[in-house]
Amino acid sequence: MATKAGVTAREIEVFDRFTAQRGLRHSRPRRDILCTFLDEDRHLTADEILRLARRRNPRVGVATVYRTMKLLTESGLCRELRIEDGAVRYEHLFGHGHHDHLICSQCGRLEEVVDPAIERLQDRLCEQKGFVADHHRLEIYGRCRTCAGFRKTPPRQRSVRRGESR
Amino acid sequence: MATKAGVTAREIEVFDRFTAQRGLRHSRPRRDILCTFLDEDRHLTADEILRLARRRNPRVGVATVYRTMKLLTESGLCRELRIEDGAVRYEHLFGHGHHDHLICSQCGRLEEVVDPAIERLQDRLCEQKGFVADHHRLEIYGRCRTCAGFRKTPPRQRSVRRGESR
DNA sequence: TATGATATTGATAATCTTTATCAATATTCA
DNA sequence: TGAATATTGATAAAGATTATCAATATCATA
Repeated sequence: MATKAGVTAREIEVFDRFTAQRGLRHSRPRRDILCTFLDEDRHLTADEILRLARRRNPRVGVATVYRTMKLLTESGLCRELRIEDGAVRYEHLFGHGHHDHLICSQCGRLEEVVDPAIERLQDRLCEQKGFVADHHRLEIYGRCRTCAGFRKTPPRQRSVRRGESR
Repeated sequence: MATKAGVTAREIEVFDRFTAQRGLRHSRPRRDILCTFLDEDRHLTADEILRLARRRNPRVGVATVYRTMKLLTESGLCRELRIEDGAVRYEHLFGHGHHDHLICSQCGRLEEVVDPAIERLQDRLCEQKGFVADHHRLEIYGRCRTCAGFRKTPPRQRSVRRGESR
């Protein structure tokens, strides 16, 4: 999954370098949001990040969440994920190579996967088409091992419908 | 590309069967929106469809565009496309098998591609992971043949930023 | 063809997400 | 410390999509 909780020292270092380079200052809200994001494995929405960040610091505002997540994206620590349900989620990038996603339509779980053979074929495809690839996104929708199995109690239901976060 | 302009008879037939099955009625606005969508090759946003539909019938409203596009999606004639810029676009599905996309970040052009070998490897990957795939989306971002080449005049610039349609 | 039941529409309000504004505050450096 | 200015949070604003609802159009039936 995403970055392990607690192992955030190097991410913070990366972010510090990024801010220094841009002449940005250190601020409490920014740090709170960063740590909230780093401590959580799941792919969170802006609203989820806001709620969690407010547990650390109730004064954090929405705008700062969006501002900070934009900075994190620019610093290469995270990436926006737009899946079929229309929700935008933020995903950890540091310490991860590129990866694709298996998305369970039933429980909403996202599994990160990489298949070098697929990557190679994609490169070949682009070559054939004269297309200079920069990056790509592959999402496979279906049912995860758990949900697909014949279990009596499916894992925690999580709607993947739009507006579910509220 | 998408469906050729004019070749819409069978799509209309498909939609008629769909509406009949659901006990829906025929209406002028619905037909105008359907034809607008079918006649256009590009991947249009709801707003673009609205504008074009109003050329045929100035009384068409926004809500009806969204309602109709939802019906078209359910009938299998189109699919929502969410690319990185955040815009939602509608794409033709009828007469198309599944396909992936090469998206030019410079001119905004979308090329539809299929690579059976990639599809096979994806199936294999899912098998390995115990994932029961239903469908998938692959988008490769970069520069198309034209934009990547050393041409003096790049093709019609089309911003791919959010809110560009307005 | 007239008619009644009801599907459909368009205008508009409402909702949700994200961004812009701006005065107040916090940070940094000399 | 104090001045310069980056940052913040509240809130307004913007954009996209959906819900509401009275007016209208469609269609089966008489």
